[in-house]
Amino acid sequence: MASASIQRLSRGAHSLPETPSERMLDPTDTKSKILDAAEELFMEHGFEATSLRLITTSAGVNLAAVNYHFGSKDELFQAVLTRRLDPMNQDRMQLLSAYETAAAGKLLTCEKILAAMFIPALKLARDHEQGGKNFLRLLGRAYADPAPFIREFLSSQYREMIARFRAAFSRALPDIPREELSWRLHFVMGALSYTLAGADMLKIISQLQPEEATNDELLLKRLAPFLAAGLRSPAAPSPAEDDGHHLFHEA
Amino acid sequence: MASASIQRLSRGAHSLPETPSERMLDPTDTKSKILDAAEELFMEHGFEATSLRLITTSAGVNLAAVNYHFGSKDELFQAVLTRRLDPMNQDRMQLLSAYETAAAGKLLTCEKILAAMFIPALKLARDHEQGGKNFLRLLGRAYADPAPFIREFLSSQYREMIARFRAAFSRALPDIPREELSWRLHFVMGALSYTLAGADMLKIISQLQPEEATNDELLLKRLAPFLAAGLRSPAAPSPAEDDGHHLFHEA
DNA sequence: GCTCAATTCAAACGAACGTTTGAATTTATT
DNA sequence: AATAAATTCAAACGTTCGTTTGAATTGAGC
Repeated sequence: MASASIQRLSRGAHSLPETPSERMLDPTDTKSKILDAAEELFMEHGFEATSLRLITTSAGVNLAAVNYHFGSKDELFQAVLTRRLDPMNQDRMQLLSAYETAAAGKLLTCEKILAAMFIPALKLARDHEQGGKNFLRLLGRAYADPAPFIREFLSSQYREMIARFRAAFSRALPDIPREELSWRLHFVMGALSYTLAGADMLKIISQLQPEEATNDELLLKRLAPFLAAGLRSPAAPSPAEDDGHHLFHEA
Repeated sequence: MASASIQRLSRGAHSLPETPSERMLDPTDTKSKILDAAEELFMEHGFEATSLRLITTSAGVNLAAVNYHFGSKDELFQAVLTRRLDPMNQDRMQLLSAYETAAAGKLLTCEKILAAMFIPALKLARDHEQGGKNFLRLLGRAYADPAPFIREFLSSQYREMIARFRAAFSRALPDIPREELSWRLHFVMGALSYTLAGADMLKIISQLQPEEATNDELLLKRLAPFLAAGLRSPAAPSPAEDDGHHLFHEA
């Protein structure tokens, strides 16, 4: 373990900090070919079930290239996630700030704040003809993955964005207690990620035509009002003054 | 492959149909010990990352017992799911029927229908001191798993229950078009499964005290009103008469 | 054209995987 | 007690895994 880590530092280019303009956007270099193939295959089979041999064969590169450029399979997975997730969350925060300054002091509506969360996700699904939707499915799957390195990575990636949006919702919904709002934000994230990730389950439930079931824009346009109504609903009584049987009394 | 399948039929007890009262409830036999250990370990590490050696060692049985009693790792996973999922969905449908007959022809509220979905899940989380909550996390993880045999299994397990509840919501919300209701039912399932499965993400988002973040009953009592408000919200305009930019115009 | 670092390559490493086998053992039936 | 079926067991099967190695190849900078 330790010796492997020492060895790793003495070889390979995966830990060198790159300037943003260096070679990030060349889709023909080895690193990008690996990332593209890994994104598709991780999405299709999951992290554990996708072997480096499958990835490197699909990418047309040598097996050892993954460990050379990324260090390990774990670090490759993080690189796949961060390549799109980091810009998406940056976009979300910038869009929220733009809405706030455009409102000129007035309060934002829930729909507007939700739009700031959804539009960058939509852009991701639309822009990259092949990779975008794959990535959202991969992301939804990563949410439910118990591997510690995945959980810690997602936590660090989301912390700042979540804090910004919680503050925005808190201003938009001053009558909802802090704690209740935390729950509802969790529900929003759950419905969004599940919706973006689980196209298969959707077919089971809705029996919609395939071309409709895979239209992400239409999907989010129905999800946003649904969630906004939930966010605006009157706050439940606090746990202290609740006898615990208002809703869930047994039949 | 083919020979392995033939061999499997000639050996082992995993394919024999058992009468319900035979030995299903003996927690000390090999089959139950394997199921209990597998449930906990699949929940903790996921399907692919959990080895049969870890399961059998944890259960205190021989490695070959899994293939003898269940046939394969895949079939063991399905047995782990069906052991609790099938009774839970049966409970949901029975509870919904009980509410409907108790209503004596009157329409059920959304909250009542949601309660029929949530209470059996809550019972699962409460009754089995160690296994219940583990199982719900495992289930949430299975929702996002791309493995075909898992998707087909879940689809068959849920089809009947989903159809019953869609019909119930359709009666409770006569003004919501069929298609819109299918979307909303999908959102409900998403928020519920994500919420029950993703306690870790919840901690990231809400910064709640741990004892509150893991209180499933309190959680669902906040989720139900949130979802009911979304379900009752006015239906969005149909896609045909929507220019596609009411909500998602770029800033 | 030489040098040296960066990268690619074929090959192999040890470990862990799901599964199978045939004998040993337990359990049930006569 | 004898027989047959069901179950458990240690051991091994062949395969695949992530990773490492050291040599071959490439490509700038001098």
